[in-house]
Amino acid sequence: MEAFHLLSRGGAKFNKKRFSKDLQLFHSKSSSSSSDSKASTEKTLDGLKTGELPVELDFFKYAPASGSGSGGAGAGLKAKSEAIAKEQDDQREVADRSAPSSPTGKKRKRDAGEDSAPASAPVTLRHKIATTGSNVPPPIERFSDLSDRYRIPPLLLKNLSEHGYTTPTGIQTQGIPILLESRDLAAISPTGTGKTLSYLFPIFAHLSVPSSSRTAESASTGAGVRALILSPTRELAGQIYNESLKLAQGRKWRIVLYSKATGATLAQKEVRDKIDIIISTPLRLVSALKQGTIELKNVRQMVFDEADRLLEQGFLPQIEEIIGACTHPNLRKAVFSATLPAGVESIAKSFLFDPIRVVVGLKDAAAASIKQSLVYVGSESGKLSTLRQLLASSPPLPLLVFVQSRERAAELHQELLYDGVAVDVLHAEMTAKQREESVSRMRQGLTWVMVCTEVMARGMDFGGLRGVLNYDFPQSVQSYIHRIGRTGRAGREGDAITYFTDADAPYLKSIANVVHSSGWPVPSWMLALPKPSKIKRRVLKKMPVERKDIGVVAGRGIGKGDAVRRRDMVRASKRRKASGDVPGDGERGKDAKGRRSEGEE
DNA sequence: AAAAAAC
Repeated sequence: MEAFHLLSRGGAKFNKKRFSKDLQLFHSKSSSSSSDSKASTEKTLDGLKTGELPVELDFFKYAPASGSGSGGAGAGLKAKSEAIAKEQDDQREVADRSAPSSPTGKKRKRDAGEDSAPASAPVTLRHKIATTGSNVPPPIERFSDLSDRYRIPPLLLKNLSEHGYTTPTGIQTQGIPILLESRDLAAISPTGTGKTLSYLFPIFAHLSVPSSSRTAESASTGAGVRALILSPTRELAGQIYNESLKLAQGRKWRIVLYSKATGATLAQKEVRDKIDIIISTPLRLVSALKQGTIELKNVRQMVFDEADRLLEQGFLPQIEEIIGACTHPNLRKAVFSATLPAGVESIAKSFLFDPIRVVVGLKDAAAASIKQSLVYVGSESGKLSTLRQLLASSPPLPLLVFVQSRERAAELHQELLYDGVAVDVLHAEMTAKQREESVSRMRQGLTWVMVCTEVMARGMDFGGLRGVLNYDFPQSVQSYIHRIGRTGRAGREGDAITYFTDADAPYLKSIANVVHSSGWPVPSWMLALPKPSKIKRRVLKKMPVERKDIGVVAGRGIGKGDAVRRRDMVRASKRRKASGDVPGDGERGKDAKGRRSEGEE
């Protein structure tokens, strides 16, 4: 109720300049790299290798489906960390999931997800699939149905089952046939429901014979790249690449994860012409086009992952340039995302030909398996202490913490480092190498808390991730849905906590609506808030994560001691891992049903 | 509506 009064006044005012000195102390001092971490990312950099799966690929994925991070009260973070691994092993019954912040004890709705209809119901009903468009091919029931209807290389189905893909998800049942029939597609399916596989499988099925081993009989496919996948971030591109390697096992398809390094490797046309698939971020590809080091004339399949992001202002000109370079008459395009605002969808429709639109579940909805809660923290200064309390009690670990800017990510990372948390950071100001290592440490289970910016909000799949914290309030409903969608993937449970302050009032209502419509309790006054109008949003960018004037630990630089401490922390974390107490341990390789999860968007 | 990300 106190919150309501504060909120109805329209939020507190902040003096940004006041904190600029503190900010300078923090600025660009964050070094996330650790000499101890062995990032085995070289493989993914060399796109020309048809190589093996990175060792770490499946380490962190597929944690148990049941249970939460809540347990013994008052336990410190380290004790907690150790307890959690054990918990995950024998946890079958769902523990008390009411977090300290949970507004009420109301039971969650479980009918918003897939598979709520009886098993005998048609697939479209079971998965809540709605399609529009002409001549929509019927969905499949099982992956094996595909070979009855289409010519599928048997190797592909073998690779599917060998990587644990047993039953197609909703988007896969409908999306795969559509793409196999070479139709354009706009696919909207919640986070963690296997969108990546939905487009990768048809790409490989169409490729059939690798460019490098083409015979006269199959030479009609022409020379050069035949499939192109675009992603808004490097990390997601890398993840898609890793997923594609799963399907590519046993055949010499050449898949290129486009980077500066690969650009140089591809100087000769003969090398380039043997590429089958390119996975890239837009700008990287555009610069290659400008340098004339890549041709896209032979591309017949094009996928826009996180399409609504790719079609935002900043990316759009690059996207247009890339589409312009794909001149093959049989070019088919597909856009995929968990969210597709109407305005962006109409842009997509403008370059799709007679598209089929598939919506799984409700459009712009959060995944049903994520527990969502909104936590009032008063003002900016309340965030850090609330987070410290969370970390000291029963945090959902591993945890991804979203902040609004790179500066704030670096600061919060430092703060938590001082607290002795196995924390890491990822934002776009870091070098490519630092970013790779940060992701790698996360996948290896060396990191319990990753502080990050929006760069990690979409597509990333840390299968074992138990929680997402919106330390800074998300700037849009789409951002919220994608951020919290980093957890609760493939039907597993996840915890999403969102801090809000008085200053977040203008957009609280729209996020509260998402929480509410997902079946989670929300105070009625939140839903009754006025629509976001012209109330000015606070600029968080330069706001230090903690105000100096309220004491505790304010801005400090990094000293030698801190570096040592960091190394020790990683070592300790490794020891825990070695003794089997850390996520990333092989024991977590499967979920409660012993089944593996599907790929991702 | 706005920062972040894309090189």
